[in-house]
Order: sequence, then structure tokens, then C-alpha cells
Amino acid sequence: MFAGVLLCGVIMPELPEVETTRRGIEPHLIGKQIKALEVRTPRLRWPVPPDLGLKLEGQPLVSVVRRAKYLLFPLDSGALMVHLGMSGSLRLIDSRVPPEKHEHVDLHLDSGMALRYTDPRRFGFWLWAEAPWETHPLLATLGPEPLSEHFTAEYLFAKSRKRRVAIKPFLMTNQVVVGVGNIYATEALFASGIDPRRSADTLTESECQRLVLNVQRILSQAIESGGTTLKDFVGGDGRPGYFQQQLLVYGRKGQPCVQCGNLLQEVQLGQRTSTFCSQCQR
DNA sequence: ACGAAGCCCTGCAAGC
DNA sequence: TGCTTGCAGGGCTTCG
Repeated sequence: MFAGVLLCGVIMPELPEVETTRRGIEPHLIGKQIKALEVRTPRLRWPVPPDLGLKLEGQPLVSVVRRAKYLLFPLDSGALMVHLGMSGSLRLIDSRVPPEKHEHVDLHLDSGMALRYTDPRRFGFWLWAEAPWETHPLLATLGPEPLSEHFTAEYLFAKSRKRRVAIKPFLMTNQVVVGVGNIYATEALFASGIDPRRSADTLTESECQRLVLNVQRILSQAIESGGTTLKDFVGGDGRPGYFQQQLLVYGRKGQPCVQCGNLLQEVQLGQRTSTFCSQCQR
């Protein structure tokens, strides 16, 4: 099965997909000037601010930054902030190519290309973050990046004390650690042999250690394999949806566990579906 | 402060 | 066949 990301025909951007998108588009944007913002569908997760184009036009792009699953395009007085929601994608395309259904926004560049945003479910957004953009309300309270030196077993252990919520929704909380969505939380807990229903404060230090390492390993592998697909961000569909990483539990309810053969079970935790092996995860 | 539930939206699949 | 219903998802917001 293709990775994580292909479900019901929709690519779900988790952190690896967002990072792959960042790497795919950045080289084509650096040094280019923004000519115009064309918003065909302002009604996204939040409405696109009517004056967003004014903030962007004429500005040179210097980098593309990822924080959690947010993509930031820093400019002089702030940053363009884009979130892909659960069905969004970005790609570079000739400005003259007519937009199709669900292609809601174009960022036109002086190179004749446009950064085109596609999002069937419109859970994503385009917003403006005033400088310094790190203090924007959506960014200010975020926990550490999972692949940074700040996400350690010691940190997770301390953070989870006295927290009685199940470990899976806890791990998916952005104030704890960012960028760990349902798919990767499910896989990391399986790889760590931890029952997703367990209260967060019952995890031992060594279990926190395993969990941190597995989150980092699984995310890193997904980013690595996404790196081979960068060409598809120009002209193609912009969807890094075919990581080679295998999903061992996610979406496999009722199928045998790859480790013990026990049938995988499903449970609802924090409004999200969790698949797990009751034999291997304790 | 914490935890649970609600909400936004569309495409797909299952059930009638 | 064509409807209706349910579900999936991130993450902010609201409620208890």
C-alpha cells in the first residue's frame, strides 16, 4: 500500500508531505517577485483576507519556511502563511494554464509561473502574519518540532505527567509536539508497542524514549522518500502522495498484525480513529 | 487548566 | 440506478 497519505483518493498532507512541498517549491520561488494574488475562492477554512494581495504584490520571495504544518513565505513586513488542511496541495504551473475545479488560489510570479493552490475540501487557508510572524496566534503556542533537539524523551515524560488523556490524542496535540497527525501517531504507537488508549501519565521514561525515537524515525523516512518526487511540483499535480513507507496498522482494521497475526482492532480516541494490535501494544 | 465535543467541507462508499 | 447517510481529516473554538 502507498503511504499514508492516499486514502479515499485524497492525499492527506501530514508533516512529511508539507516538508516535501516546501523543498519542492522553494528553489522555484527564491528570487522571484510576486506579481499578483488571484483568489478565486476566498472561502477557505478562514476567509482569505481581502487585502492579502496588497501585502504581497511587488514583494520578492526569499525563502519558504515550515513550522508545524504551516508554510510561511517571509517578506519584509510579515509573512504569507499557508496551511494545506487535509486535501490541499501546491504546485508551480505556467500562469496562463486555466484553473480547474478546486484550484482556488494563484500566486503569480514575475517569472511567468504561478504557485497554484488546490484544495477540494477547503480545510486549508491563506493568511497574513504580521512581523515577527512567530508571534502570530496560530504559531505562538506551538510545541517543539518533532525532528528538533527539543523533542526528547525527557521532555515528553515531563510534559505527560498528570495528563490523563489517552496517549494518542496527547501525541497529536500541537502544544505538546507539532506535526504528528493521525496516521503517524497510529504508526509510531504501534512501533513502540504502546496501547493508544493508555493515559498519557502512565508512560514510563523508557516508553517515552521509544515513542520519541519512533516518531522521529517514521517522519524522517517519509520525508526522505518524498525527496525523490520533487520534480512533480512543477507542472505535475503537486502531490507528494507516494512515499514508499508502508503503513503497518493505519487503515488495516480487521487485518492480521504484521508482528503477531492477531486481528487489528479499532477504537475512537479524541474523535479520531485509532487502529492497534491488542497483543503487541500494551 | 483540562478534557471532550463541535465545527468547517467535500468526495467517496455503504446502505436503502 | 439514484438517493441518503456516514465517515474521514487538522486544528481552532466552545462548552462543561
